[in-house]
Amino acid sequence: MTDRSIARVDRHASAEEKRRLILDAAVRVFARNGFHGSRVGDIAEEAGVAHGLLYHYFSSKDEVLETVFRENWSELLQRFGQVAASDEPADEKLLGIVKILLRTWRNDPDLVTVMVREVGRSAHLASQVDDIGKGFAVIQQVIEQGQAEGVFREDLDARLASWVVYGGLEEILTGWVMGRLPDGDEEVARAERTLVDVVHGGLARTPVVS
Amino acid sequence: MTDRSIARVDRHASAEEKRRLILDAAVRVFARNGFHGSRVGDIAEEAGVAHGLLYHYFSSKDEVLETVFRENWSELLQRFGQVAASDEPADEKLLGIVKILLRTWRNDPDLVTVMVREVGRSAHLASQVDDIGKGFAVIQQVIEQGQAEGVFREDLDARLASWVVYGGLEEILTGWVMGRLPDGDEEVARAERTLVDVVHGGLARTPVVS
Amino acid sequence: MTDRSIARVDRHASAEEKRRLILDAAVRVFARNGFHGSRVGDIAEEAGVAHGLLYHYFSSKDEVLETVFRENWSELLQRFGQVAASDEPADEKLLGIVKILLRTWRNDPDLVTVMVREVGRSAHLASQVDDIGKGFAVIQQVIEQGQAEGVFREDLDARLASWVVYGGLEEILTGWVMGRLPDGDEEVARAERTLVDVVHGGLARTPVVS
Amino acid sequence: MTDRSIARVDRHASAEEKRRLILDAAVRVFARNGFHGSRVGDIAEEAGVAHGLLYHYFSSKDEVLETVFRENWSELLQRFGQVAASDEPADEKLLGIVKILLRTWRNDPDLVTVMVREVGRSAHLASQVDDIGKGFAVIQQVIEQGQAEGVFREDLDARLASWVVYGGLEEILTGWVMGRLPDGDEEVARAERTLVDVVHGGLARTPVVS
DNA sequence: GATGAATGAGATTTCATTCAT
DNA sequence: AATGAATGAAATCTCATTCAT
Repeated sequence: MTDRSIARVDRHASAEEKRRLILDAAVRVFARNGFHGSRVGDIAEEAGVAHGLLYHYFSSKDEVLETVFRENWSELLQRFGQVAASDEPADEKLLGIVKILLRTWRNDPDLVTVMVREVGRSAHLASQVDDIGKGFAVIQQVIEQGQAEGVFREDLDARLASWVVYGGLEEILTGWVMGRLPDGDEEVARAERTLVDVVHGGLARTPVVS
Repeated sequence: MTDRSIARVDRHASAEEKRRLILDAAVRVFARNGFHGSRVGDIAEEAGVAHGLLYHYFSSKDEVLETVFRENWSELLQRFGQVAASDEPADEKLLGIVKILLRTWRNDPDLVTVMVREVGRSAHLASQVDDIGKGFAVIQQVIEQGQAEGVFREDLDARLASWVVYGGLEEILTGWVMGRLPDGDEEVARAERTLVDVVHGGLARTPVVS
Repeated sequence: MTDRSIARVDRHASAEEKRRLILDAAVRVFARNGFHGSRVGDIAEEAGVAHGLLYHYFSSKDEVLETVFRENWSELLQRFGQVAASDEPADEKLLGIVKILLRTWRNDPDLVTVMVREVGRSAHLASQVDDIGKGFAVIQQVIEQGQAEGVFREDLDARLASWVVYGGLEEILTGWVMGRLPDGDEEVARAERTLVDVVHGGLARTPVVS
Repeated sequence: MTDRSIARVDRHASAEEKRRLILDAAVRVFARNGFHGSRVGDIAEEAGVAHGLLYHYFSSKDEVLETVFRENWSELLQRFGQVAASDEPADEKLLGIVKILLRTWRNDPDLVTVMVREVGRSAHLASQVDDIGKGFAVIQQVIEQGQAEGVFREDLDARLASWVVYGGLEEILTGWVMGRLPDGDEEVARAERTLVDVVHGGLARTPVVS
C-alpha cells in the first residue's frame, strides 16, 4: 500500500527505491492492461527505467506479479489477523475485515484491480494459493468463533460460509474494478452496509427462526 | 450445455457439427490450460480438425471464447428468466437460480471453469458486459419483488445485494474450479444449502430484530 | 479484350462462359488489388462462382494471370503484326503501334493495369518473357525497316531504340494506371501526339543535322 | 549507394551499422527473390542477425522496403537537383540525369532492380508517390528550361515529354534487370548514347522541320 | 460441372529474456 | 547498477489448393 501517486523518476533513487518504482509501476500497468496485456517494456517505461533492469530485481514477469501479490496480501492478512485477534465479538470482527478490504479499494484501486482480476482466480502462480487460503481461514475462524460464542448459527458450514462472505466482498470489488458499480465515498459506505446486512442478517424480513 | 463427453470425430459430421466440435473442444482446452495458455492448434487437435478450419467458423481465437460465453450464458439467462417469471415466492426463486448455477457445475464443470475463470472478470470482450449485467438484473428483480411482497427486508439496496448474492455463488464455483473446495454430489448439496441459508437468513443466530 | 462491362451472372452460362467469367473477374480484381493482394476467393466472388470452380479451369492462381496475359497479349501482337506488315512507311507504322496500345487503355483500363503492373516486370512467369520479347521485336523491325528505307537514322541501335520507344509508351500507360497522369479522351490524344513527336522528331528544336 | 559488398558481420558493429546491414541485406534479397518472394527471415539471415532484430529497427517488412526506397531515391533526387541547378544547357542536363541513373545500374544493380521492380509501379506504399513525382518534376523543369532557352521545341507538352524520357530510361534499366538486354560497360555506354539520341534528335533522319 | 468444407504449409510479428558494455 | 541491442521460441492467422459430395 505504498504511495504510488508520486511517480516522478528520481534520478538519485537508491537501489531499493528502484525496486519499488518497478513494483508500483507494475501495479499501475497491470491494472490498466491486465497481466497478459502488459509487456515488460511497458512496466519499465512506466517506472522510468530500462527494461533490462527489471531482471536485476526480479527473475521474470511472473515474479513481478507474484511479488505484488505477496507483499500486499501479506499486509492485508496481517491486518485481518489483528482484527481476528482482538476481543471484539465475531460480528464486529467480520465488519472489520470487510472494512479493511473495501477501504483498500478507495486507497489503492489499481492494487485491488490487480488482486481481483489477475491473482484472484487465474492459476498464474502456485505459491499464492496457500496465502489466499489464509484469508479464507481467518474469516472461517471468525465465523467458528461466532458460532462458539453463540452469536452465529451453528447449523452452517463455517468453511463454505466463509467462501460466501468472501465472494460477496470480492464481487463488490469486481463491480468497481470493472466499472459496473458506481464508485465514490458514499457508494463504498453503502456497499459496506449492504454487504454486512446481507451476510449478517440475511435478506429475509421476518427472520427465519426455527 | 451440449453433451461434450461424446467427442469422437464423426467422419460424417455435418458442417454445423464441426462448429460444435470446435466449440466443445475449446471449452475443454480453455478449462485445462486457460485462454492464454491454450493455442489455437490445441483446440483444433482436441476437436480432431486442422487448425485452419477454426478460422472457417470463427474469425479469431477471441471470437471462439466469446461464442462459448455468449451461447451458453444466453441459455442460462433464459433459464433464470423462467424461474423469475414463475409464480413462486421470491425466496424460492432465488433458490431456483442458485440451483441452476450450482448444478451446471455438476453437469459441465469445464464450461463453468471457463465462464468463471476467463470470462467473469477478464476484460476480454466488450460484448459480454451487457449480457453479464442481465444476470445481475434478474437477481435484482427477484430481490425487489421480494421486498415488494414483504418477504425481503426493504432497507437493503437491491442492486448491491444482488452482487453480494451472485458473488457468494460465483466464489463457491471458483472454489470448485480451482480445486480448493471439495467437490461431489453431497458437497454441492451442502453448498447450496449454506449459500441459501447465508443470503436468506444471514449468519446471525438470534435474528436481528430490533 | 472481351467486353467485361457485362458482369451479370448468367445462371445458364455455358462452360466456356464460366471460364470467361472467371478471367474477366480476375482482370478486374487484379487491377483493383494487384496480383498478390488478390485472393482466389476474391476472383471467384467477383465472378459469382465458388472458388473451387476456378481450379476446374485453371491449375493455379498463377495460371490465371498467365492466361490473362497470354490471351490478350497475343491479340495485341497480332494487331502489331498487321500494322508492321502493311505497306505504310515506317513512321506511320510506329504511330499505328502507339495508337493500338494507348487506345487499348481507353477501352479496357483494367486490362492494361494488369499488363503494366503485374506482368510487365514481375518475374511471375517464365512463359511470358518470350511473348513480351515479340512485342519489342516488332518495334525493332519497324525501326530497322525505317532505317533501310532511309526515313530513320542509321546510327541508332535499333534494338535499344525499340526499348526506348516502348518504355515511353509504357510509362504513359503507367501514369494513367497509377492515377498520376490526367486521363480522358483529349489527354490520350495529346499523349499520343507527344509520344510520337518525341520519339520521331526528338526534343531538339534546331534539328541535329551534321 | 553504400558499399554493400562488405557484408561480413562485424561483432563490434555499432547500432547504426546493424541497421545498415539489414537494409543492405534487404536490397540483395529483394533483388534476388522479389519483395513477395522474400521472407523476413531471409533478410535477417543475409544480414547475419536474428530476424527479431529487424523489428527493432523497422516496424514491418513493408517499412524495410519503404526505407530502402526513400533513403536511396532521395539521394538520387539530390543529384538530379544538382544537375538541374547547374548552368549547363538543357540538353546537357538531360544527359547528366540519364548518366546518373544508368550508371547507378553499374554501381548497384541490386538497388536498381529493387527500385524498378518493386517500387516503381507496385502500389506498395503511398508515401513514395510524392517522391517519385519529384523525379519527373526535375526532368520536366529541364525540358521547360530548354524550351525557354530555345533549344527544345516549344510545341511539346513538357510534362508528358518528361514521362516519355523517364520511361525510355526506366525501360532500359528494366531490360538489364530482367536480363533481357545485354549488360556490360560498353552496352551501358551504347544505351546512354541511344537513349539521348532518340529523345534528343528523334528517330527521324531528315529532321522534321515544318 | 459446381460447391465450399477442410487442409496445412508457411509467413509475419511479438515479446520475455539475455548479456555485452 | 543500468542500459537497450540482440535473440529466437512461439503463436496467430492467411490462403492456395484439394476433394468428398
